[in-house]
Amino acid sequence: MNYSQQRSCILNIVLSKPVHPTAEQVYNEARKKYPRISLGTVYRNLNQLSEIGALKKICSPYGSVRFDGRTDPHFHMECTVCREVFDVELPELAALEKRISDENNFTVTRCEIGLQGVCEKCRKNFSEGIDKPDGK
Amino acid sequence: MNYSQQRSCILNIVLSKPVHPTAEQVYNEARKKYPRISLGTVYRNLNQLSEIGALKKICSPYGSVRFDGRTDPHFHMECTVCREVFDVELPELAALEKRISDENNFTVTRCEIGLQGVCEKCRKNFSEGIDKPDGK
DNA sequence: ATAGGTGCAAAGTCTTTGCGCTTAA
DNA sequence: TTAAGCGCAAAGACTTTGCACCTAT
Repeated sequence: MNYSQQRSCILNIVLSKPVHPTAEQVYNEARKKYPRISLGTVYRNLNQLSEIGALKKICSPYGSVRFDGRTDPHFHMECTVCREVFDVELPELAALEKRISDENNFTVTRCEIGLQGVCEKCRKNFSEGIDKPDGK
Repeated sequence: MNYSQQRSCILNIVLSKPVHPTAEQVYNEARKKYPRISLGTVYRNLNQLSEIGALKKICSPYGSVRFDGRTDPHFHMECTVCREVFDVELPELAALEKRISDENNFTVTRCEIGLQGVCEKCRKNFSEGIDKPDGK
């Protein structure tokens, strides 16, 4: 894989932000620097970068596809109000995975845990009667 | 929601099979009984039925969308060779969910765990040098 | 020089939706 | 009778891909 300005930009966007962006969000961010970049290029690079493991493609169990610069084991919580995605640490996962593997005679190669709910901020906003920050 | 022959047929297909079918598979199965049924009807009904909780829509963490007649808490393992989806029991999930909620100040409303790997049968086929059963 | 990357636009896949007809209650 | 559901076909959302031009090595 050769270097390219666009690919480098795309990777840096995903690595720098803690926001687990969608392809569209990466595209919008990348356009600030490369106004003529195409959505096709963004998808092509996100896929290539996830194939080599430079980033992770995460499919929320509730549908949406996002990209994550953190490649070490961890999981995600999606707030159904503001749609933000938060990281969750789950150190006992390795043991859990092993137990599942053993009990089911299944060789686990990948594991994703997806939680959905309401984040602290949004819950507080509701309880205090403030409009939710994001209309989506 | 009114009764309809097609909806009843669709629900029964999902309830009866342990295969976690895709919308397309439900459609093909339903056509055996209702040759003129449309894919739109299948999607409409699968969505409605999952909204009322008669079945569950499961989005694999690796992309594909499937439907599940089991609505009690359990999880899924997807074999990357034969693409079959197996159920996994995880009784300690409630405790895990609570811990995650508490530690992150996050009110968990849904939780999905998706595992990917190789099932016993496929692994055996490989180790014995037999062609894999499904070319997909 | 040339393999690999880009932008663009077209095409693909999966899913939803508008509409006129049909069916359940 | 009439609200709900169906089949059909068109449209939408998201993603991939073919191609002619450009860029890194």
